Amino acid sequence: MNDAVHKTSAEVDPASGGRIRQRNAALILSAAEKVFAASGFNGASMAEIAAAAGLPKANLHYYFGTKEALYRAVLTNIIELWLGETHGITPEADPAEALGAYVRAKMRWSRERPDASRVIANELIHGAAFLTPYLEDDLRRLVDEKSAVIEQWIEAGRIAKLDPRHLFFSLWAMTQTYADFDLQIRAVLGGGPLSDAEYEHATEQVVAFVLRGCGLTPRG
Amino acid sequence: MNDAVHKTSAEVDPASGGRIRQRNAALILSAAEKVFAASGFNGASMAEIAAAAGLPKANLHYYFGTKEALYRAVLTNIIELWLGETHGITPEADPAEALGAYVRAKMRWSRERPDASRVIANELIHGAAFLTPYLEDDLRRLVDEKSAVIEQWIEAGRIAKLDPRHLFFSLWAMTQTYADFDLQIRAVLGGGPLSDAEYEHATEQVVAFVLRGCGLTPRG
DNA sequence: AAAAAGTTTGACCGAACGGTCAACTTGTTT
DNA sequence: AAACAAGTTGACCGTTCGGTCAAACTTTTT
Repeated sequence: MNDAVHKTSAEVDPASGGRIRQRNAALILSAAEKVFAASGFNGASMAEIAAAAGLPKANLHYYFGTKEALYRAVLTNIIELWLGETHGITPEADPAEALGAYVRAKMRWSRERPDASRVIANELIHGAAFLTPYLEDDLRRLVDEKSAVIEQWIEAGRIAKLDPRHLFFSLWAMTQTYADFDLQIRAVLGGGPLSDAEYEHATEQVVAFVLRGCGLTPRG
Repeated sequence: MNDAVHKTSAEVDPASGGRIRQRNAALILSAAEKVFAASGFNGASMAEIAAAAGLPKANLHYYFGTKEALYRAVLTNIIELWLGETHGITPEADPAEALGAYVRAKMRWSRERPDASRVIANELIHGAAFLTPYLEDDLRRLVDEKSAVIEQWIEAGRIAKLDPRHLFFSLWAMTQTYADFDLQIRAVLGGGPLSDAEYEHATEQVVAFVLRGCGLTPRG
C-alpha cells in the first residue's frame, strides 16, 4: 500500500530518483535486456534477471513493479535507437552517400547492440502487442517521410526506380540479420564470433550490394 | 511403464502407425506449429496446443511424450522445406534466372508457411540448441556448394564480384522478413494482411533489387 | 541525533505449468 | 465374439513462476 508511492514514481520516470535508484535501475535494465534477448519474454524469469543483475528478486519488483513493466521499460529504452539514424536521407544529399551511411549505421547497431535488436525481433515475431503503437505511428510516419525523399531521387533520375518502402524492408532485414540470426551466420562461416575484420567485410558486402541494387556505384 | 511401447514407436517415427495415429499426429503437429510460432517454445503451453488441436492435453503426451519432443518434431518437419529450393543454382544455369527463381521460391515459402518461418526465426534468435547440428552440417555444406557455383559465375564474368555467403545471408533476410516481421510490414504499408497483388509486387521488388545488386538485369 | 524517506531481503502465496496415471472406450486381430 | 492392442480422458502431483509482505537496514532530511 504505502509502497505505491515508490512504484508510481518508478513507473512514471524510471530514470528519475536518487543515485542509488538510478544506478540499480540501469543495472536491472541492462541485465533484463540480455536475458529477454536470450530467452524471450515468457522464457525469461525474474529470478534469472535478478541473478544477472546481482540483486535479489524482490528488488526488481521494488523498482519496476511487474515483469511486464520491466519489459516495457527495456523496449522503451531500445525504441529510440531503433528509429534513429535516418537523418542523412534528405533530398539534397547524395543518394549513394546517404544510403551507404544508413546501412553502415544499421550494421554498427547490429554489432554493438545485438541484444537490443533481438528483443525487438522477438517482439515482432510474436504479436508485438506493446510495439504496435510505435509501428503504426512513429515508424510509419518516418518511412512515409523518407520514402518521399527517395521518390524525389527517383524522379530526378538519381537512383533506380523502386518502391522505397520495400527498399527499407530489405535494408532492415539485411542489416539486422547479422544480430538476430548471428548463430546462423557463424555456423555458415564456420566458427566463433566474427572478428572486427570479418564484420567490416560483411558491412562492405552489404553496402556494395545495396548501392548496386539501387543502381548506384560506390564511387561517383 | 507399458505405455513406453507406444511412446517409443511414436518418438522413433511419428509418421508411422495406424490411420488414427497418423491423423492425430498431423493434427497436433499443425496446431503446435501455429502455437509455437505465435508464442515461442516457452510461451506456448501444452494446454494451448491441445485446445488448438481440439484434443485433451493428455493426448499430446500420449503421442509425443514431452513438450520438447513435440517441438523437435515440429522443427524436423520444417527443416526439410527450409533447406530446399536451391537446386536451380548450377554452373550451367543462367544466373538471373536461377537467382530470380530462388528468391521467388523463398518469397512463396514466406507467404505460404509463415508460421514455419517464424518457428525457425525464433529458434535462431535464442540459442538454437536443437538447430545447431543442422546449421553446422547440412546448411553449411549446402552454402559451400552453392557458393562455389556463384564463384564460378563471378570468374566467368557472368555476375558482379561479391562474397556469395553474404549474398545468401541477404537473400534469406530479405525474403524471410516478409514472414517473420510481417507485423512491421503491415504497419508501414498501413493496414491488414497483404493482398495477393501486394505480395506479388513485393516479390518483384525484391527480385529486381537482388538482380541489380548482383549486376544482372531482369531481361537478358 | 532524531525523524523520515528510501532501500534491501528472505520467506511466503496462489496460479499455471509439464507431466503422470489408472480407468475407460474404441479399434483390430484371429 | 473373445482377446488384445491402441487410443482417450479427467483427475491428480511436484515444480516453477510472478508477485507480495513485513521487518530490517541505510541514506537523506531537518
